[in-house]
Amino acid sequence: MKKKPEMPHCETCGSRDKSVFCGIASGEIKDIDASKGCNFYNKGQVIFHEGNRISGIYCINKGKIKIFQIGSEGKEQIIRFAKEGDIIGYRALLSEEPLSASAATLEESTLCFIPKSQIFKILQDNPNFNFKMLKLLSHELGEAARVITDLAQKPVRERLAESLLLLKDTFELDDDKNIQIKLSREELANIIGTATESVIRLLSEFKKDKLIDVDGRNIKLLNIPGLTRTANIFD
Amino acid sequence: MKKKPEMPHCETCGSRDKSVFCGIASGEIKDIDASKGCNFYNKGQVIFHEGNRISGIYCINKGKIKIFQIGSEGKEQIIRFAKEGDIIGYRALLSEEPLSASAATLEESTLCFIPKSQIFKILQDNPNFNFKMLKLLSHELGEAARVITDLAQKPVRERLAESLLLLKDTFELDDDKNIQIKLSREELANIIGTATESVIRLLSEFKKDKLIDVDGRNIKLLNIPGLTRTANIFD
DNA sequence: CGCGCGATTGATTCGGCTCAATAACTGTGG
DNA sequence: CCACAGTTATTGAGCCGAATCAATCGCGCG
Repeated sequence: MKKKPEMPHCETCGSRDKSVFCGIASGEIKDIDASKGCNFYNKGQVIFHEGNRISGIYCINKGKIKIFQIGSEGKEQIIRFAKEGDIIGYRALLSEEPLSASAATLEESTLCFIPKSQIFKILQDNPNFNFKMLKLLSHELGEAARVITDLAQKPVRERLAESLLLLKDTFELDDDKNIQIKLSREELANIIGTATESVIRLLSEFKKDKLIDVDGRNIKLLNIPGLTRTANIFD
Repeated sequence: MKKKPEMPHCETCGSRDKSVFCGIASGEIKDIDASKGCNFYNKGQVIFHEGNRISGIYCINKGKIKIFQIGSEGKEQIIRFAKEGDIIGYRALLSEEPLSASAATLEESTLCFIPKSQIFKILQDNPNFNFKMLKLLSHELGEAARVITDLAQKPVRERLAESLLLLKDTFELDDDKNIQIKLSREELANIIGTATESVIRLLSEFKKDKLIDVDGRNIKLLNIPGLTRTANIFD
């Protein structure tokens, strides 16, 4: 399943300046380059598996990823998304715990793997990178708290509207206002913790209300203020 | 509301060796001691407020704390708990974002406040402390992910059983198997995202099933394996 | 003793899930 | 290029978990 693409180089990686590696000196970048591996993944491939140990982090050179857990009834719960320039697997690496979630590609993707030893070396030598990681983790923790409150308190309708806005912020809209990610109805349901049928019904209501337009897996955001109101967001 | 207690000293703080400060050299401990402040809080007092900025972290010398958000309908959502030896406020401090949650005491508590400058100094000088923070944050993030999946997928009955077990793990049982924390029915509801009436009904069912015993706010865990089963936990 | 908050119980309602049937779509091989 | 098989999406019906609403109770405290 894995093909060997042109090995991307960190030095020329287009997403480096948007990533946690943006402040790293060129010498260290060369070290990373020398120690890393790189792989191509087809759509839907699993990158790592909840419960396993991990021996490094993955840096997304290209592509889109979902991070998810499997609940006690075997149902997928999407925890977060990652895209070009993002890293995944760092939580388990840093806590030295088993992976709390799995990761799979949502489209064809190229990922670099940076081994643990290299990451820890940079953490030690580079206060700037270290601090970036602290910032990243604490930011994520804040996001998680907001998700918790929403899941606990908001009805499905509001959560779906909010998710669409979240997807917009993560993957952006194209010139035609389409969210730049194609998810199945089931995946949408697995973000907000509901049944696929509920997502389908609500999407068609949103469409009727002219908040969005739907064409297959393509979702166009027609009325963002309206969606924000529907999501019951006021800050 | 705030009284001035005996100022506790980090050097003799009983919970230091259980905390993130356990590996810190005695010279640095003296620095913390010199820069910190300390306050007594009555039960129910708010320590900090969601949305505000924070200029340091609080270290719990004594007492029990809830960290919570207010949802869009004004309802409290308890995100996590903290107790002796734990620190709070570090998420917002490290991410340099506004506080994502508020904190309030669940009983009389004594908290030390360590200013930002001191924390950042230790972070820079002490790789060990730095690494402890990375570990703490990434551990928390893993916990948060599990909470998200549970909230999204488990029915209220399972969530309540799971919460009781979580409270046991956090605050431990006394010799009589009572959970060492007294929460109102409403607070229990605000952990699991349900209505107080549902908590009440389920607690009395659990009691009928001999899983627990209830006496006012005192909850005794009679059958932990049974509760685990009720919570649908198998790992 | 009475006020007021928290706890309890019952009745009712409703959001959202499940189940079932059908339709649309995707990729595959002939 | 079309037929077929296997997904994925849609729609409808019915049910159920849990929320809401409404009393009542209990008790701690001034």
